[in-house]
Amino acid sequence: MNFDQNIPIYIQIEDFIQNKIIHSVWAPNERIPSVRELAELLEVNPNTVMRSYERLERQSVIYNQRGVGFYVSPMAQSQIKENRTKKFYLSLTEFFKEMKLLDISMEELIQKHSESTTKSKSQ
Amino acid sequence: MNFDQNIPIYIQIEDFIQNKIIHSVWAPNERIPSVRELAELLEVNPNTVMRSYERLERQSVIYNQRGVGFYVSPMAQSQIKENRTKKFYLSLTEFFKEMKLLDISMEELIQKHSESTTKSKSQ
Amino acid sequence: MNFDQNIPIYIQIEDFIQNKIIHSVWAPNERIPSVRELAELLEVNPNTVMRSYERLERQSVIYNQRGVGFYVSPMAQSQIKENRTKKFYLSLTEFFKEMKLLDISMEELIQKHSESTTKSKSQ
Amino acid sequence: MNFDQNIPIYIQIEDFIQNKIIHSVWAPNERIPSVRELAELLEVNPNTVMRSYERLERQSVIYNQRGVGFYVSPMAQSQIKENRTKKFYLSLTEFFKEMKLLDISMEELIQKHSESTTKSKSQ
DNA sequence: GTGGTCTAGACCACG
DNA sequence: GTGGTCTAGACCACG
Repeated sequence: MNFDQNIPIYIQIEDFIQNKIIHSVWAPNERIPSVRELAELLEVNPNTVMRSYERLERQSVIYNQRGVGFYVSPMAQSQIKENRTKKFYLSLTEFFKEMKLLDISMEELIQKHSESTTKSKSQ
Repeated sequence: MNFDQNIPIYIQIEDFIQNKIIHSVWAPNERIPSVRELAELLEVNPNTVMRSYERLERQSVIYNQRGVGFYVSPMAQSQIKENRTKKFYLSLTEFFKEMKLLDISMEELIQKHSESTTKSKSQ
Repeated sequence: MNFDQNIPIYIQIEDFIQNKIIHSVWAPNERIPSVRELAELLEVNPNTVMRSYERLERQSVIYNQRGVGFYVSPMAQSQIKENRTKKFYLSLTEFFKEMKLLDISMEELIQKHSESTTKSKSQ
Repeated sequence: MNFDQNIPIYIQIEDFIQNKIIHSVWAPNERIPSVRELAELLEVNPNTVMRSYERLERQSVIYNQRGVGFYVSPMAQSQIKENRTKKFYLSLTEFFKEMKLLDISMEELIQKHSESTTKSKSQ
């Protein structure tokens, strides 16, 4: 896995796990890799993975079965979506402000959007 | 000035200056406050302001007249807009991906946009 | 290490590191001393070393592994040589102009060169 | 006059004056512009010109007639050449070291030299 | 006056 | 442990 040097690794691991869950690679109540396994797989320090797990646990995305491992929460998918949706809407103010500043019209954004949709369809 | 605790102060000062320029508060070839003046105004250490000035100079947003002070580059405004526009377009891929993931339609975005525009008009 | 009083220390540290790399004392992808270590070794403030590292990173001569340390870039040697070669050729115009002004002939330069080569051989 | 931002202006003014003398634009025992005149001409601070004059006086390149002005020393030309020649030879060690480091041969230098000579002849 | 460099040292995020 | 940021303050070159 290639990490973006500007974003903390534990955040990127968090996203990595959320993506696995959101795309149903890891199902509800399924056991996810142990801290050590994932650390080895991603070639990072176990402390770093542990930090991601702690954060996800606090968000109720995963839960811990003591002595056994971590599991995907039953409500993980909706939980993640809810969190991200909140964040997304919060970021919109800044996003629209920047659009205005750069003289980028809504029409252009729509255009870009349809282009990106077409492109990903054809892939 | 209130600084966001999560973003380095020197970055926020950079943004502060770019905003002054982009909104034509500071005009091309106009002298900007000295390192010490701005440090006092923003209540930060001169070293921190110096760091921002160095970065802006490297980006050709400001230039230095030795023994006199720093000045707004003639092309600063277009320079800044160009940089930000590039960044904006680069971020769109992620933005659209997130929209899709969260089942947010273009229609809804347009709706939010017109709301935000109306709101700022009425203020 | 004795620093030249007329040249900023952070520049001299930059040169120091480039020399280590160019003479293969520090190999590609090898870890270089931590900021603190080098600061202690050279008896300067860590901030000063940090400044050199930042500059070398910007030049892609070294790169940072987060939480671990700085490493020699794979292309550092060729990168450095390329930069210096450019500088060298650019300086030639001035160099030849000065030679002409001082009535120093190419023959004399060749003579001096062979002397300097012989001297270093016999050392 | 366009000043190189990386070299102190008083040094560049020093060179400017030395060039006038070395190319016999200003003759021995001829009065040179007053500090104020030159400052106005070059659009710099009179203090800066004064610093250049002081340095040139110390090098016996110019001399001061109190209340009247500065004059070119009778031996100025040879004085300047002598100083510069010393500097030139002192710089050769570094120059040859850099050549060797960059794998630039004496043959190539000769080649570049003859090119530069030809070019300046044809101008 | 201006910026540029540097020290001493603190505190923090990250791994 | 690692680097990254910041303060407080000194000293200096330059204009």
